[in-house]
Amino acid sequence: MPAAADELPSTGRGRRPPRPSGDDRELAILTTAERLLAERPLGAISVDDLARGAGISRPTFYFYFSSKDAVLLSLLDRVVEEADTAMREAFGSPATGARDGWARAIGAYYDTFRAHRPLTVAWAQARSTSDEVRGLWSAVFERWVQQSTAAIDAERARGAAPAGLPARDLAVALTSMNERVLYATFSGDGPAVAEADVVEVLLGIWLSAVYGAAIPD
Amino acid sequence: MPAAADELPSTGRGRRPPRPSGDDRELAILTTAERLLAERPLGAISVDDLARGAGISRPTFYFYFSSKDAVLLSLLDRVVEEADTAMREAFGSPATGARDGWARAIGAYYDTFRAHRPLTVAWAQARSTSDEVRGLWSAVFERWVQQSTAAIDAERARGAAPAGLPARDLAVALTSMNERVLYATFSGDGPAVAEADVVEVLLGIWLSAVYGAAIPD
DNA sequence: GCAGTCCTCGACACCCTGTTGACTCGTTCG
DNA sequence: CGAACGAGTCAACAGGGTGTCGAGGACTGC
Repeated sequence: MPAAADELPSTGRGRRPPRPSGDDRELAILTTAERLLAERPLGAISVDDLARGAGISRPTFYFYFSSKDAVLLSLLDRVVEEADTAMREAFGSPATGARDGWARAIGAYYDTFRAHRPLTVAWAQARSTSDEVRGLWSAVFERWVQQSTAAIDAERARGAAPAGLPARDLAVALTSMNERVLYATFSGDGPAVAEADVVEVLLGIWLSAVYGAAIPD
Repeated sequence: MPAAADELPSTGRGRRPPRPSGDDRELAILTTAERLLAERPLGAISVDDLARGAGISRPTFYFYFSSKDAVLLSLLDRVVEEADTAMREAFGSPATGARDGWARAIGAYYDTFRAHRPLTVAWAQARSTSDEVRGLWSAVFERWVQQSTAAIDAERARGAAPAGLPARDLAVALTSMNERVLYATFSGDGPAVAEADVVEVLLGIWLSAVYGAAIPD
């Protein structure tokens, strides 16, 4: 439906751009992708679907994006930015207590990806098929692990948490858990934790893993 | 290279079966699949590759299997059986202590899937694209969760573990962690725990999550 | 030596991806 | 003003994958 754009003036009054220009099309592809992703998995969406949804032909699609994956990557860039910001805020702001600090971090992770549920699910799926998607996820994951590792080390340094398993190994395993559990909850396939309880469950496990014998608060 | 089979007598001496029969072909497809899976991901293997590897044409492949996924499923059935057996043994046999019991269970999981590393990796990937593969995994996962839930409840009943999060939620989250961490370790993409340490790390987290304040042994 | 079953594959119909080359249409600049 | 240019567009093509169909070939039992 490319007709709707006709009456929108680009700078002043009056109909002017009978042919919507570059950025519009690119945006149309992006929003089409997001819309379709909410309906069906990435593998069931063809380049043609994306092109038709954006009101252009398939070859024209390739003028804007080099592949279907490139569209996904473009969509994901925004989410990555959000996720990183949320993570930095969660780990950066002063916590009123240990439990509270971890709750904020896990909550940030949960909130960000829940806000982009279909995209998150597609992301996990495309990791199997695209090196770039996989790499992007690894980078996000790695940053999360680093923050967590640092936080665990800090707790140990101030005597709040006992020494035990290497902090990084703990962080990798627990972050993996977050990822997998949240994915199962969001995608709905297979056994999962109820969405209402998932943050509490994850938090409980993080706390017992990090603080071992002495769970504060 | 279908020529090599000619000199193999089927029951007695002398060359007899110039045309290898049904079961041979089916097996050849299966072993070809396993061999190729060790080299490249499932998505990079075509039905034609499988057929050629087994010395037959593509249409003939379809005489034996209805699709590439069906081959994978067939391969996975064996692994599922092994995994279930190992799991039942691990949970069924009397443990000398709490730590020991959980160590055995996690070790069984690890050993089984490590023994079929390429298949395990392919399994996780195919979950995104095939309902049947996904269902098969869900079933395995569910059985593991049920065993774990029962074991946690038993520990709580005998007073060894404190009440806390619902046992099933704990089991789902911790099993998810096992799955994800082991996958990362086996597939080698993204940050992972070193293979030598992975069981110890997972075990440590299970123990602190299940036993909370009082970690036995 | 005929019928039936198992097995095999050439040829086909489709669907999807990514590329090519010609074409349109505003804009810019001599 | 008109030639040249660049952004945008798409029909047509090339190539590779999947799954099916129908015409056989080869043993098996009768």
